[in-house]
Amino acid sequence: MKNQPAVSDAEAVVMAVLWRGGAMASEAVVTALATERQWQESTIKTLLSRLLKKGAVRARKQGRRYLYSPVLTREQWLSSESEGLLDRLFGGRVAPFVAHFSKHRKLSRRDIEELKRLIEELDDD
Amino acid sequence: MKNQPAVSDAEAVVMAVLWRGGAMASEAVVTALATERQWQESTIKTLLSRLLKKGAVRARKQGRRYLYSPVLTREQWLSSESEGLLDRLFGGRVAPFVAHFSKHRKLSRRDIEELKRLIEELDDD
DNA sequence: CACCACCGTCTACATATGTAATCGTTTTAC
DNA sequence: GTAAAACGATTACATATGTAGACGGTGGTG
Repeated sequence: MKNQPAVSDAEAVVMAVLWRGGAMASEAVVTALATERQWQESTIKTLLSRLLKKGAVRARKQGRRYLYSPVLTREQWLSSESEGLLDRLFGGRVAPFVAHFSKHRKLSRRDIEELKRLIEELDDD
Repeated sequence: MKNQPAVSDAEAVVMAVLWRGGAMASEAVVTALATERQWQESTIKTLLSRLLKKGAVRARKQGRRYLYSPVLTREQWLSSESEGLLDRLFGGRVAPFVAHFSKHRKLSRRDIEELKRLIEELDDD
């Protein structure tokens, strides 16, 4: 069994809809994406099929159609993508990643505040 | 002009050699990668060509051959990859990314120490 | 019951990528 | 000087991806 189903960018857009809305028919996905993407129905159907084949979503027959629901969770996806990047670029560690942003002054005031709070909480353990 | 040359995974391996070694002939790249990859010379030549076409490296003729050197810097690459991920997954912000790791207890003791130090330094500004 | 709308499936096609063999030209070694 | 070696350039080919049209079956409507 493949560890993580390797969801592509376009596929992730579809996953996002399912993560938000839970089980739904392809038509509902199409509707949900109508505004933010210029995709044809056909495109979305293809993406759903590919996600199904990859095992990232599941399809339960409901009458004449299918209800698609996510198998891969958003958290799992966030983890595999994030860890993948850290492994490839920063030796798998978080601190060097943050240090990179710090060095280039890409940390907003808000980021810094939130990071400070995070660290404090962790210290309390 | 394309903003960032979109370097692929395999291409990034070649870039890494150039970032370490500076300008070098393709043969030197092949030698450098001999241990860590099972790539044929031909493969490495192809990757160098593609990097050249993308503008990520430059080739200066030195006698009968070329010396390849990086145009895209490692820092630029780290930035575009990292920011790309943050944009796609975490609303472009660093703190939520770190929070994700924190939530899943993926921050090592060492990460936490380094993050703490980073934040302290930033506070001194 | 005939026909159309709807739905999933199949096919399509361009580009990117991973991986490599082959070609053509220029050197170099004998 | 002729053959072999070395190089970059060209061609190859499978898979993944983005994007979509065509096809086929089935259930609803008149």
